Amino acid sequence: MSEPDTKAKILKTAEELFAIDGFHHTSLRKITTKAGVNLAAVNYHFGSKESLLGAIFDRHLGPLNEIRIKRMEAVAALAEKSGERPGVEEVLRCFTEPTLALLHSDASTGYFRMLVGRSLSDPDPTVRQLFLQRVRDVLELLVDLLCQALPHRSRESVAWKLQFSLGAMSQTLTFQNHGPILGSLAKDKSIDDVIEMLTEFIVKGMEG
Amino acid sequence: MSEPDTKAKILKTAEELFAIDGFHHTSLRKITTKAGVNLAAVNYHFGSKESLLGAIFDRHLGPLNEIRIKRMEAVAALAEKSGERPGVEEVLRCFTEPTLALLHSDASTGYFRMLVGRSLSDPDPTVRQLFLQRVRDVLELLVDLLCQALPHRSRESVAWKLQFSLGAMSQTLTFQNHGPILGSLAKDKSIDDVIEMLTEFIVKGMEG
DNA sequence: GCGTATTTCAAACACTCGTTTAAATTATTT
DNA sequence: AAATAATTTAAACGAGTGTTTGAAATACGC
Repeated sequence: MSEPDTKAKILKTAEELFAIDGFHHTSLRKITTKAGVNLAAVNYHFGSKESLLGAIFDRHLGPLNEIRIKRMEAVAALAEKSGERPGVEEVLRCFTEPTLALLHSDASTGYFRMLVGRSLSDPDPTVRQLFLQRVRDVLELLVDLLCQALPHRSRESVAWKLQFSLGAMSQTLTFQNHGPILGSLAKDKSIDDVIEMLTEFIVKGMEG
Repeated sequence: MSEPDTKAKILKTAEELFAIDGFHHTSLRKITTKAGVNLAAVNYHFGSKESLLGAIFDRHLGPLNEIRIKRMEAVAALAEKSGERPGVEEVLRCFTEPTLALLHSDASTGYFRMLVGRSLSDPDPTVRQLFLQRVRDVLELLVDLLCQALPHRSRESVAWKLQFSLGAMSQTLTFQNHGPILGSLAKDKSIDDVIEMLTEFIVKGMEG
C-alpha cells in the first residue's frame, strides 16, 4: 500500500463530513478530496456511498451494542434471581451510559455521536433504515426490560415513550452540530452533563 | 387566471411532498408535475424553492403562534395577579394544545404536522433556520414562563430540557411518516392520544 | 526479476437539479 | 377594440451528483 490505508482515511473523513453536513449534503468528491484519495476509491473499496455509511455504522455500533446487550442481560438476570423488578433508571442507563464510555474512549468518536443523532431523524428513509437495522435488536430488548420495570404500563405505551426518548436523544447527540435550538442558551455544558440531564429527563418521563 | 390559482395548488402540493419525502428529496419537477402546473411557475410565484418552503411555514405558523402567545400571556397575567407561580403543565400545554386544535381545524394540516416534525431536526441548516426563525420568539417566551414555573432551576437547565422536549415532539409529529422506530409496536393510536402521552412525558421530564 | 494481482488514477457517462430565458398566451385596463 | 400587464409555456443552461471504465502504477508471491 502506498499511504497509511486509503480505506481507513475514507472511513475517518466520511464519518466527520457525514456528521457535520449530513449524508446527502456530502458528496463523494468532498470526501475524497479532503481525504487526499482518488474519487473512484470509495466505489472500489466500499461499493457505493450507502455501503460506506453502513461501514461507518458497523465500526462503532458493533462494540457499542455488545456492551449494551451484556449490561441489559445482567440486569435481567439479577432481576430474575432476586425476584424483584428491575428499576427504570437502571434499565435506561444500560442504554445511555455505554454511549458516554464510547465518547471517552476515543476523541474522534465525537463525530460519530453527531452522526447517530442525525441518523435517528434523517428525512431520508434509506439513511434511517441503514441505522435502525443495526440497533433494532437492542431496542426490542430495551422495550422488554422496560415492560418488566413498568408492569402496569402497556407495551405500546412503553414503546411510544421510548420513541419520545430517542427523539430527545437525537437532539442531544447533535449538540454542537445543529447547535441548541435556543441560541444563546444552554451552551456551556459538557456533553457529559447534557447526557446526564437527558437521562434524568427520560427516566422521569418513563416513570411518570 | 386560468385554473383555480396556480399559486395555491403549488403550496398545497409542495406541503404534502415536503412532508412525506423531505425538502431536499422533493424536486420542483415532482411538485409541478403533481400539481399540474408548469415547472417555471414556482420561481415565478415564489422566487425560489426556499421561499416556497418559507411561504408554507408562514401560512400555518402565523396563526398558530398567535394563539400560543395569547395563551401564554394569559397564563403569565393570571400568575402575576394571583401572586402564585404558573404550573409546568399549564405552561407546556399553551404550546402543545394549539397544535391539536390546528390539526382538527383542517384535515390537510396533517401534512404540515409532519413537515414541522421534519424541520425540527433536518440535517440541512437552511431548512432548520427557515423554520426556527419563525418560532424563536414563542420558544423564548416559553422558556421565560417555564423558568417562572421552576424557580429553583437554572435557565440553561430549563432550555436544555425544552430542547429534549422538542426532540421528542419531532419524533411524534413525524408519526406515520417516519413510522415508529419500533416496527410493529405503537401503531394503533390516534395522533390525539400520542400527543397526550407526549405532553405527560415532557411535563414529568421538566418537573423531575 | 518476472508475472500476477491489487490498487490508483484521470476521464467520461448518464442523470438530476434549481433557475433563467424569451416567446406565446391569457387577463385587465383604457 | 386596442394596448398594456400578468401569467404560462417549452426549452435550454450550467453546475453537481454517484458510478463506471480502462489504462497506469504499485505491491506481492515465486
